[in-house]
Amino acid sequence: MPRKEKSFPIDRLFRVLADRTRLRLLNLVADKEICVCYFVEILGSSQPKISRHLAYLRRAGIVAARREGRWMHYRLLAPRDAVASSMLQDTLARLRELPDMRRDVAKLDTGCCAATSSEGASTAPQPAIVSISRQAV
Amino acid sequence: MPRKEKSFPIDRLFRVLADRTRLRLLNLVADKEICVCYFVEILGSSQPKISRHLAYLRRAGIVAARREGRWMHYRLLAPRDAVASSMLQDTLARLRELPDMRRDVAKLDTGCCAATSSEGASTAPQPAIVSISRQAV
DNA sequence: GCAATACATACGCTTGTGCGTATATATGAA
DNA sequence: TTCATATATACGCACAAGCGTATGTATTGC
Repeated sequence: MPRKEKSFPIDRLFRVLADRTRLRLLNLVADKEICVCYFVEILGSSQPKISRHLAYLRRAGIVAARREGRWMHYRLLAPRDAVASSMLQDTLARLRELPDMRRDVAKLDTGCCAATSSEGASTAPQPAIVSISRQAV
Repeated sequence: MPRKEKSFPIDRLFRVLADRTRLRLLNLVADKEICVCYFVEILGSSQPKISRHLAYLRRAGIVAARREGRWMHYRLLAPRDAVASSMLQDTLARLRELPDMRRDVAKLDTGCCAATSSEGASTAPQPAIVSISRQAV
């Protein structure tokens, strides 16, 4: 059964995108599933701030969360609405052109909170490359 | 001399786009220079509301106004910022896919306030097809 | 000048948004 | 159970946004 069959008015999508923090988060999850601690470290914002924006994106149906032990992993989700989905893809492509956004991704590749783990690998949340999921219809 | 050399943060562009009224206005001026009275008639909103949103778009450097007698004509203006400009073009292209937006344009073609003019043609503001202007550097 | 038209702006109000701070919840470890 | 870690949410505040209504301004015609 579909979770929320609400349509996605295009102006609502733009409201979602109308915040620099959210744009940076979206740019980061664009091709990888990412742990919250990464977002916090890379953006350099407070944890509640990041968490609130992630909740916003979740409610908008643009990202999905998956728990893994203590960590929460976020991934991109294509909105059911076709135009909104295309618009989002356009946006993510354009974001990649911006220096700030590239810088964020670069930081991600150098590794952050995962690198601080001194013990075995399975304890640290590794970002995983994922294909963009379609929302359950 | 350049008018305003401010950069155009991408989140600001999205704030501009995060309103249905403004999206409808932008969709209408996308390929024609249009008179305010047309906007008012087609959107069915109050004149001050339309005017305020047009002022918003003007301040954002996305549209430009030209006075012709009693009438004000608005036309699209490409933001100086390259990414913002591309983003805007993407958006306008996507908007054309939406039924509501098509409907607005259709109304425009049937003619509105101009059709009420009983006298000579030069009195009535005719929408003009224009190529998208680059902002003065 | 005066009136009418076309549009812009000011004012006051309500609602939404983003944030810091504090606190709650969930999981794993001891 | 108790504590620490990772994340989410609640609360209160400051500020921005959108709107209706009223008024201001520019232009034309008489």
